[in-house]
This record gives sequence, structure tokens and C-alpha cells, in this order.
Amino acid sequence: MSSIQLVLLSLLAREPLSGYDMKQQMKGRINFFYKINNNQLYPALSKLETEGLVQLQSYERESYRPAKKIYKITDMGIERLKEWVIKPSEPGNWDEFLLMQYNSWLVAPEVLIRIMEDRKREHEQRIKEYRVKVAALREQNERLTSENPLFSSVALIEMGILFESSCREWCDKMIDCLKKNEM
Amino acid sequence: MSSIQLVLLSLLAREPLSGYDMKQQMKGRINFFYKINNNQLYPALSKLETEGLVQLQSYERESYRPAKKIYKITDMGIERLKEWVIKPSEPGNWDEFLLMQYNSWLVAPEVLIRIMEDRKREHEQRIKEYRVKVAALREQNERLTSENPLFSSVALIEMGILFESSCREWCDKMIDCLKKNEM
DNA sequence: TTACTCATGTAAAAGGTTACATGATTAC
DNA sequence: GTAATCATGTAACCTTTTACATGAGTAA
Repeated sequence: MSSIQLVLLSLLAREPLSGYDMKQQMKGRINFFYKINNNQLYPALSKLETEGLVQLQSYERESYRPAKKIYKITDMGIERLKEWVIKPSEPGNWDEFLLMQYNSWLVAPEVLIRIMEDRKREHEQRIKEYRVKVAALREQNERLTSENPLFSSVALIEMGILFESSCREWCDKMIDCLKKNEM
Repeated sequence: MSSIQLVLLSLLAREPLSGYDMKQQMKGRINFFYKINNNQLYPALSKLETEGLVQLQSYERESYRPAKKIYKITDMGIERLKEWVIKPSEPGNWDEFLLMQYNSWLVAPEVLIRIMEDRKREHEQRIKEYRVKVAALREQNERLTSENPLFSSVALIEMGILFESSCREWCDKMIDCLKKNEM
């Protein structure tokens, strides 16, 4: 299943929406996050419909305007989403991970806790690797001034370490919230 | 200029390389970061060559193997890269920001400091927005259990806050390093 | 024998972006 | 009168991914 289709299903799993509504929701980076694509949305919706993962619920006609086609997810659609969410994702695909998290409410807490614990170990592993890398670069040159390409390299890896640390921290927090079953 | 071309220029600004070498460097996520594309690399290289931003430096022939074509960046290529680096990038494009940082050694520290200070303000702004958003969601429901879609929504925004915080922290660090001109 | 590495490259397919078309309405 | 909003959708283009092709060598 393509990522757009998964995004559409993820939105419809929460509430029935029209294509236009979904586009609007995806515009705000806060409400949603995925790199937003404009208008292969409608073909994707039709495809979901022919596959039976989504169905037309109603038309909302407001006087002069074109009719709004409200879609809802089917049981089959929900099932497909659930399967995708617990499927282990390859590391490094950030958007996919966020999308999976967005659907985490569909999954039993115990399962999620296990996923988060694995995830946490991955982040810790990467932090270690980055530290080794930085140490290696630092050893080569004792003074890294800002005209040195390695200045930029080290800076980037330091960013990586901060990023991975925040991921680890978040995993901890999530595990905590899941255990007491409250956010 | 396309992003692949910028990535290739960024690598060549540091040292002459063959297409294959660049591909290898991009494989490891630590050394480089960009979502790595396979093989429109060669067309992109040729295009850079015809535009005069890159030139063939030498052939490295090792016995039986196909000759390695080593490219180096031209003065014009360096100029183009420098122009691109200081050009203000629209917020939200993470990969582009990392690529810009990867080339930061080409830019005068004073200029970079200004860029980082702007950037820091952006992150702070976004943190504020996220906090408002979380508060709004929390008010709607007093208890957010894990089967509630809002549980996932809040979790995602919390991740956003942690992410933006690590960006802000990094900006601070960078400004500091740039001021004392040492990493 | 099979599979992988080195190194170049091409072709086809999938995915994504931009621009356009419709048509009534509201705001400047 | 111009532009924007609401809502659907299509067409053309550009980018990205996947797969293939070559061909010697090396490791299981």
C-alpha cells in the first residue's frame, strides 16, 4: 500500500472526512506531519474505494457549492491499518514512524510497549555509533576551526546525537504513559 | 538546481570523488544523511559537467575493473554552492537544512551566526505553538487513555516539542562554537 | 555454483508537484 | 474587477525508485 493511501486511511480511521477536509488537515504541520501532496489525493481515494477499504458515506451539499463527498473507513480498512501499524518498520524512515505513532491508539498497549522498547534500543545504539564517529573525527584534528569541513561534519553528528537523545527520551515517556494507561 | 545536484556538489566541495564513491558515502547514514537515491546519480553528474560546475579530473584504472572517473568541483561550482548555502531556506525542510549545515564551513562565521539565531527563534516559536496545541487537546478530555485517538495526537506533538527543543539546543551550541571559532 | 563487490550506465515504472478547469460566492 | 474560498477533479511534467546490463574477480 502506498504512503498516501496509508495517510488517508489514518485520517479516516478517526472520523469520516471528504477529500478536501483531508487536504486541509494535512496543511497544518501541527495537526498532521506528512509531507503533503496535493492532488493525487483524489485518485488515491478512488483506489481505496474500489479496494473496499473506504466507502462513500454521504453527500454534503451546501447550496451553490459542489457536493462534498464524505468518506468513511470500512472494517476491512481498519484491519489493514492495524496490520500495517504493528508491522516492524525499517529504521530511518521518520515519516513512516510518525504515521505509525499517529495510529498507535488502534493497538493494544502491551504491543506498543514492546515496539517502543525495541525502538529505544535502536536510538541508544545510534547514539553510541555517533559518539564513536565524533571521537574519531576529533582525534584526527586537534583544533577544528569553522573553515574546516570537519567542523561541519562534527556539527551535524552532534545534531544527530541530540536528535536521537530526544527520541530516546520520548520512548521512555511513552512507555511510562502506556504503563499507567494515561497520557 | 535539483537537490541531487546540490548533494553531489556538496560532496565534491570537500574532495574529488567518483560517482561510485559518492554513492558509497551516501549509503552510511552517519557520514551523510540525505535520502539516498540510487542511479539518477550519473545523469546528474553529466548535467553538472555540461553546466561547468564539475569537471573530470582523472581516470583511475585498476587492472581489470572499469575505469573510475574522478570528478572535481570547479570554481563556478563552489560559487554556486556558496550562494545556495546563504540563501534563506523555507522552514520545515529538514534535509535541506542538514545539507546547508554540511556546507557551513564554506561560509563566514558571522553570517552563520545570524542564520543560526534566526533558526533558533523559529524553533522557539514552534515549541510555543505545540504547547498551546497540547494544552487545547488536554482540556477537551480530562483523561486520555491509550485507546483514545487524542492519546496518539498528544504523543506526537510531545515528540515535536522534544524534537524542536533539541534543535534549539543545537543552535545554541553552534552559536557558541562559532563565536569562539572552535568545535 | 552461487552470490557478492567494483564501476559504469540505461530503461521502465512509480510517485509527487504544479498548473489548470469548473462555478458560485464573498471580501477588498 | 480582482482575488480568494470552497470542492471536485484532470493533464503535464518532473523526480525517485527499482530493475536490469556489462564483465572481471573473489569468497562461500
